[in-house]
Amino acid sequence: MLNDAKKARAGRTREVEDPSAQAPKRTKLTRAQKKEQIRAALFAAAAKVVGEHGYSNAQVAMITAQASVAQGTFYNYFESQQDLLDQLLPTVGQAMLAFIKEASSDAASEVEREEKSFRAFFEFLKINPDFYRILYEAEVFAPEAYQKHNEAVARGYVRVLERAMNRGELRISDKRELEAVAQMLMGARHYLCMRFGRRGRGGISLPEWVVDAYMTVVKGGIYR
Amino acid sequence: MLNDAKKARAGRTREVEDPSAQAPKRTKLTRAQKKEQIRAALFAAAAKVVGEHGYSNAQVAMITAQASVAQGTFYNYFESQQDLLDQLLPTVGQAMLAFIKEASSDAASEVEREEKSFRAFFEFLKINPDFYRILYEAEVFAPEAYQKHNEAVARGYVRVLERAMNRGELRISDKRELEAVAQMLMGARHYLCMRFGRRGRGGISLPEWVVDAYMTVVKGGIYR
Amino acid sequence: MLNDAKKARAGRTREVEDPSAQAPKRTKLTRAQKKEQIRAALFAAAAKVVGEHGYSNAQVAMITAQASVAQGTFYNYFESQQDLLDQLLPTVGQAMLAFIKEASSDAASEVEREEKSFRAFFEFLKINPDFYRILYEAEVFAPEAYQKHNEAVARGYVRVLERAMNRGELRISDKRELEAVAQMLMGARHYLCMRFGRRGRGGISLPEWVVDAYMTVVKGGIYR
Amino acid sequence: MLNDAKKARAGRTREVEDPSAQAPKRTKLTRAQKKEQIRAALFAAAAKVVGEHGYSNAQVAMITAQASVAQGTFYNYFESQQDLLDQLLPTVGQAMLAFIKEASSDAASEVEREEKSFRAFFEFLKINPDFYRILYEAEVFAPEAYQKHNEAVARGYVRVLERAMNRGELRISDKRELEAVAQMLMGARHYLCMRFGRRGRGGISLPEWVVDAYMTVVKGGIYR
DNA sequence: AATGAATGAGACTTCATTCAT
DNA sequence: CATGAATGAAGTCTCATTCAT
Repeated sequence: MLNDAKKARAGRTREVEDPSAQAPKRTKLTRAQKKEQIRAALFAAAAKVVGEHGYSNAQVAMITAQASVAQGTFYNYFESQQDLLDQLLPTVGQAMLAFIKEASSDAASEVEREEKSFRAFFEFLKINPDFYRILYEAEVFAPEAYQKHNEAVARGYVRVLERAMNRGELRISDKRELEAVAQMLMGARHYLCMRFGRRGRGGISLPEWVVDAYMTVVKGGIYR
Repeated sequence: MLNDAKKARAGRTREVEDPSAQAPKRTKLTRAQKKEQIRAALFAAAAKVVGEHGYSNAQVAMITAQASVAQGTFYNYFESQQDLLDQLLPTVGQAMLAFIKEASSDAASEVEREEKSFRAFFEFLKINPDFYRILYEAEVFAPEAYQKHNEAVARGYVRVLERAMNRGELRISDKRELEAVAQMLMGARHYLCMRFGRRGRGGISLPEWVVDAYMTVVKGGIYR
Repeated sequence: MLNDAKKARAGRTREVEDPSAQAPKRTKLTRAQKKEQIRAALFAAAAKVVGEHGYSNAQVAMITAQASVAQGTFYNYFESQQDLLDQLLPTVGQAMLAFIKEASSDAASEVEREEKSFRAFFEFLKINPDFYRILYEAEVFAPEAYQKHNEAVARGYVRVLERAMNRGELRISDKRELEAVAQMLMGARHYLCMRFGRRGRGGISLPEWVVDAYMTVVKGGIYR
Repeated sequence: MLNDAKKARAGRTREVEDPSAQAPKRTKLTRAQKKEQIRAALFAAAAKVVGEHGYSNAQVAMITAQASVAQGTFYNYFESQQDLLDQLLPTVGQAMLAFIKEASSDAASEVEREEKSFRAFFEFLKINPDFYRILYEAEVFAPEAYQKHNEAVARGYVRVLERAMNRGELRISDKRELEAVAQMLMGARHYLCMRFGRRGRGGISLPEWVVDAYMTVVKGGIYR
C-alpha cells in the first residue's frame, strides 16, 4: 500500500486516455471505485511524502501533487491536513502488524516467534522504507494515533509473554511487569532500527550480529 | 554580510576587563553578566516552551516572551531559530549526563551502576520535565544534535559494558554487539519513560516494579 | 579621503595599544582632533561600504564596523543614517571637482580643457573606484544632494561654454541651450563610464578610442 | 480585511466584464483570462508603485493592494519580489522600444529618424510617467535587466549608425567607436530627460530648444 | 563621549483552507 | 466532484535607532 502511488495514478491515466478501451475487465469504474482510488492515492502519496520529507514537511500541495489530484480535491476526502496525518499510521500500521503476524505464524516456540517477528519488522521496513518516519514521527505529529498503535503492539507482546509466563517460562512473575517488558522490547527494536537498520532509502539488511545481540538479551533476560 | 559585521565587532570586544575585581556586592551586573543572564534566560525559556509545546511550536515570539526580552534580542544571541534549537539538546543533555554520572559514581558494580543510572535518569526527568520532549523530539527537529547526543550516551554504555566484558561478566563476547546492547538499553529506557514516567507535567515517580522489570532483563539478558 | 579607512583604524589602534608611547609628534590628540578623526573614519567607511555594496546595503552596522567604532557612536556624529548618506556625495563630490579643476587648469583652449577634464574624471575614478556608486546611486538614495551636485557640475560646464559662446566658438547661439549641452556632456560621460570605465574594482584605463569618439562629438557637435 | 479585499476585487471584476455587453459567447471570463488579468494588474500595479515610490519602496503589500489582490496571490505569479522587479523593465521596456520604432518608422533619413526617436521617447514618458524610475533605478535594483535593456537600445543605435557610416555619412570611421557614440546618445537623452522632461507626474512637454540643442550636437558631432 | 546590547516595527514568504468555475 | 487559484494569518528575520553603563 505504501508504494502504490504510481500504480494508482497510472490506472487513472490509462482510463482517461482511452475511453473506448475494450479491456474486458477494467471497464469504466463506478463512482465509488473512483473515489476509493483517489483516497488510496492520497494515502499512498502521503505515505511517500511523509517517509521522504517527514510529517512537518508533508504539505497538502506536495501530497496532492504526488497523488496527481488538485489541491482542493484533498478536502473532499479529509477534513483537514491533520485528519489525513492522523489516519496514516493506523492504515499503514495495520499492514505492518499483518505482515509480522503472517511471518511469525509458524513459529514453534515463543522465543522463535520473537525472532521471526523481529526479523519481519526489518523485512517490512526494507519493503516500506517510508514506514520508519511514519511510525516514529507520529509520536510528535499524530500522538493519538501513535499511542493507539503503541498500545496495540504492546498488547500483542503482552499476550505472547503472558502465555509464556503462565507456562512458567519467564524470569518475571509479576503480571504488571509484562507491559514493561513489552515496552522495553519495542524500544530496543526502535533504537536498533534507528542505528542499524536505515542506511539511506531502500534500507539495508540488518547485520546478523545485531539479531544475535537482540536474541541473546531476549533469551537470557526475559525467558528462563 | 551580517557575519562580517559581527566578526568585526567580536574582534574588538574586550571580554577580559573586570576592573572591579572585588566588588562582590554590586547590585548592578556587569554587561557581560547581563548578557550571560539573557542567554541563559533564552535557553531556559526555550526549554520550557519546547517542553510544553514541542519544537514545532517553539516560535521565536513565544521564547522571547517567556524570557521577557524583545524578539530582536533573540538574534543577538542566535543566528536563527534553528540555531537555538540545535543548541538546546547539547546544553541540557550535558546537564543530564553530569547528573547521572554524579548519581551513579559510587556504585560498587556495573550492575549497580546501571540501576543507579536508570533511576537517576527518571529523577532528572522529574526535576526537568521538559527534558523528555527536548530529547526525543530532537530526532526530528535537531537531528544532528540528537545523533551526537545519542552517540555520546551510547559511548558511555559501551565503555561500561566493555569493562564488564573484559572481566568476562557479559553473556555476549562479540565486541560489535556491545553497541547493539547499548542501543537496546537506551531504547528500553526511552519507552519505559514514555509509558510509565510521564503522567502530566511534574512527572511521577516511576513504579518500583518497572525498575524491577528493567533490572531483571539487564541482569539476566546482559550480565551472566 | 576615500581610502583612509585603514589608516584611520590603524591610528586609533596604535594609540590604544600603547598609551605610553613617546612618539615625539603624535602625543595625545585633543578632544576635537579625536572627534574629527572619528568623523573622517565614518565618512571613509561609508564611502567604502557604499562603493562596494551600494547605498541600499550600507547598513549602519557595516559602516561602524568598517570604521572600528561602536554602532551607538554613529549617532553622536550624524542625526540618522540618511543624514550621513546625504553628506557623502557633497563631501566626495568636492574632492572630485577639485581634482578635475587642478588637472585641467593649464589647458590652452576650451576644447583642450574639456578633454583634460574628461580624462581627469576617469583618472579620479581609477583612484577612487567607490565614487561611481556614490555618485550615480545618489539620484535614488540622496536625491537632494545629487541634484545639487549635478547643478554644480552643470554650472561649471555652462560657465566654460558661455565663455566660448561669447567668443563665437559655439555652434549654438541660444543661451538657454547651454545647460542642455552641459547635461548632454554629463550624461555622455556617465554612460561611457558605465560601459567602458568600470571593469571590476580598481578600475580600468579608458580605451583611447573612447576618448576619440567623445572628443570628435564635442569638437564637431558643440564647437565650430 | 478579507472582506475588503473581496469586495474590492468583486468591484473591479464586475466593472471590467461589462455586463451590458452582448457578449455573444460568455459573460464570465475564463480562468485563463482571469489569470492573465491578474498578472497584468500586478505588473501595472508594480509599474505605478515603482514609478511613484521607487523600487526600494515597492513592497509586495503595496503592489498587491494597488492590484486589489491578497498578498499571497502575488506568489502565485512571481517567485519572489525580486522576480517581479526583474521582469518589470523588460516588460515595459519592450513597449517603449515598440512605441519608438513605430514613431520613427517613416523617417526619410537617419538624422530625421534620430529626431523622431528622441521626441518619441519623451512622448512615451509623458504617457507613462512611471517609466523614468522603472528604467533608471533598474541599474541599482534590477541590474541584469538594466544591462540587457541598455544593450538592446545600444544595438539599435549602433545598427542605424553603422548604416550611416557605411554610406560615409559619419564623422567617425572606427567601428569600435560606434558603441561609444551610442552610449553618449543614451546618456545625453537620460540627462536631458532628468533635467527637462519630468516636472512632476504627468510630465511636461520638452522645450523645443532642448530638441534643437540635441539635434545640433547630433548633426554636427556625429553626422558630417 | 563611547560602547554595544535591546528594542520593535516592518518586510518577505509560506501554506492550510476556501471558493468560484 | 474535480479543479486550481485566491486568500490572509502567521512566522522568521533585519536593522535603524535608543539607552543604560
